[in-house]
Amino acid sequence: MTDVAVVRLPDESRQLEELRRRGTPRLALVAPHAPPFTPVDLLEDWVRLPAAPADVRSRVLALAGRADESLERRPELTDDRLLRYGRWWVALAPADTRLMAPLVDRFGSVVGRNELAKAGWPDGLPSRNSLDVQLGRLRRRLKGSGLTLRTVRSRGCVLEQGN
Amino acid sequence: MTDVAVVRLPDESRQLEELRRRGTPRLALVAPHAPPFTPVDLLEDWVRLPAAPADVRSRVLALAGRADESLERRPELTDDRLLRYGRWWVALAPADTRLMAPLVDRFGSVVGRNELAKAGWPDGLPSRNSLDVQLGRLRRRLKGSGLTLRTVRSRGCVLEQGN
DNA sequence: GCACCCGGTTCACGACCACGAAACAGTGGG
DNA sequence: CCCACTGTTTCGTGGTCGTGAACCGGGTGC
Repeated sequence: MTDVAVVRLPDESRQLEELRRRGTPRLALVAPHAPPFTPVDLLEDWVRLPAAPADVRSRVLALAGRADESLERRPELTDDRLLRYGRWWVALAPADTRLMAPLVDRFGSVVGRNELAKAGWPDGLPSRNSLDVQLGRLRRRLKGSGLTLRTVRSRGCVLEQGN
Repeated sequence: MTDVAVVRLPDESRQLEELRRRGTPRLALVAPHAPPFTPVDLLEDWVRLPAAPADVRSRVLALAGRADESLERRPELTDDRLLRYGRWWVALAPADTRLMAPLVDRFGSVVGRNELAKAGWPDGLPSRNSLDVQLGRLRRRLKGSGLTLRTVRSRGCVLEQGN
């Protein structure tokens, strides 16, 4: 099960920023006289101090559950060449769609370069680095989607969750 | 903005059941010695009593915000050629209405160009880009509606929420 | 340590095409 | 007559995709 970070506010607001950036689920323990807290996303919750340990535990568990749910999301490639991920989506160019197909298909595991090349250009690569260039363009499209295209040196690529 | 119901636990658990069934966003005020609460969905939150009014208000607002986000409003096309979306509306010209019909019908997913052409001009397109022109005019009408007509290159259009 | 290469990333360019906006004209109804 | 509606053209803009080249970090051989 996913870990949930616990920070005290307002003392540890720097840590909170960092956790938000990394998308870690987080619980804020808010000092007695600090102003009420406003969560920025669904992976964030808060309690007013003093709080019973059982209450804190309960909220941590709830957050962990939510995080696990959101991990189960898989991207989907529609026949309209739309790449959907949660409520986010982009329209992909034809070449990007062909490239993306095996990556979505085997979401989370490595897809070899030769396989990618085959998928993108069934008649052979038009140029030496056209695969790399196209992968770069694909990466740019995924900005802000919550998806990342990581390369595994001399192996291939992985499509996975993350920024 | 959506209303949020507030119930006291464990006294009002029957009301809570009812609210859950209806999908109303709800905040539980949990009595000092009652066991911690476990929300069943994202439209539910809780606070341990005693709680500062400001804290309760903050959670109510957060819930209301979530509810609005998850709220799926759909546009509607009346038979007197009015396009309604929430409390906003416009009168559409006949051609715009024909074009809009399939877009409203399949709100949120892609409608192909040929299908749009068929819907707008059953006897065939009068000119090469009359579809594009008409789509542009349609777009202009949607200004300020909270609806957007996004184009998916060389595929078609999506009518969706957003500006 | 050094040169070198390999795998990968990023840029810029150019050709092509889809689409968008504006402008203009004909038409028909109030 | 005026105005909304609609067809038509033209031009600009921006997406697409191949291509060449610079660049960069990590090995590897010397």
